Amino acid sequence: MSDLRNDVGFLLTRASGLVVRATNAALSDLGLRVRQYSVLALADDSGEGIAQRDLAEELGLDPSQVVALVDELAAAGLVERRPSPTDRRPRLVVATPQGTQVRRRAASSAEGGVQRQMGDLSGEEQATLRGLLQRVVGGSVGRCRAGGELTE
Amino acid sequence: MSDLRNDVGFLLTRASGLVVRATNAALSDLGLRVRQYSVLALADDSGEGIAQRDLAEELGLDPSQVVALVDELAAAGLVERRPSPTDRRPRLVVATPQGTQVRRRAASSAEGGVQRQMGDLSGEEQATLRGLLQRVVGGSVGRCRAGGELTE
DNA sequence: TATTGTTATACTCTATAACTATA
DNA sequence: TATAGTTATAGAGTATAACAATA
Repeated sequence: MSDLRNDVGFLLTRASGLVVRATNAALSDLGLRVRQYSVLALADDSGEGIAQRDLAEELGLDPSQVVALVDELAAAGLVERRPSPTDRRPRLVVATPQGTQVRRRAASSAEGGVQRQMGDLSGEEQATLRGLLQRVVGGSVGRCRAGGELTE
Repeated sequence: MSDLRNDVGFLLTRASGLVVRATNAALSDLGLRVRQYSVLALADDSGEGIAQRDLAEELGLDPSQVVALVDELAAAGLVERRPSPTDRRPRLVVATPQGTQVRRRAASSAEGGVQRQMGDLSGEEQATLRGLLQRVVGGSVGRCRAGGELTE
């Protein structure tokens, strides 16, 4: 009698699906999907650039998945890959000026999409949800090493 | 500066991914993935059987996706499709005795998988999370019509 | 006409393995 | 030997459209 509506795992999957769908719809005007947006946001926030490996760890993706995402963003002129000054292996992903601009608009659109799903929850409740989810995610969210420095 | 670790949408996706992965791993011994398990659970809970269309609505899937899931469960002998006594269009999905048995073991395994990700949260906190997620999912979770009767 | 199940198709996401160049 | 990036591939999940049988 373990009703699915009381199953935290099921509810997480369902809520996540709805929010991703709403966010993708909100971002479609800008030609972005939510995964690309998250890469753009991290690149934009890391002044000097962020290594793809660190992007992968931060986003919980395999490095091989990041390649395609960065390729697409680069093709759209929103990010570029720069060599690291200290190590020739990594390629630091950094937002272009256009990328920074698009990111700003995308952040606002995405926020709108999320709120369309969160509508019922007060700000305080959303903060509670955020805190609980952060603990579920817990240690699984990697520390962000951008350009070789700890930015945590 | 909208750090992803404070983004509810991102956290939902991340948490959901981790829980699904843990649950799939916990269910692999039984040859089930989490989506199949959820179909089996709904079929098992609906004594007289549940129409595939209602499964789809309950799970937030397209009816066409349900076909393959039921096919797999039926091939494994865990569910079977029965005609509805009152309408020849729908096919009511019902758990076989073996399906009921497997479902019981799967429920316990899945619970263990989820708890491995939820470990940090107390029972009360999990209940809070559950309640908040139910409101995010909100009206999007369809009412379950099994065998033509409202079972909500 | 509308509904149920089904097939087909395409795209996205996830998961691995192997290769290269650099360290 | 280890790390960063890349390529390739296969499987799972998501999204539509169209069709047959039935209501």
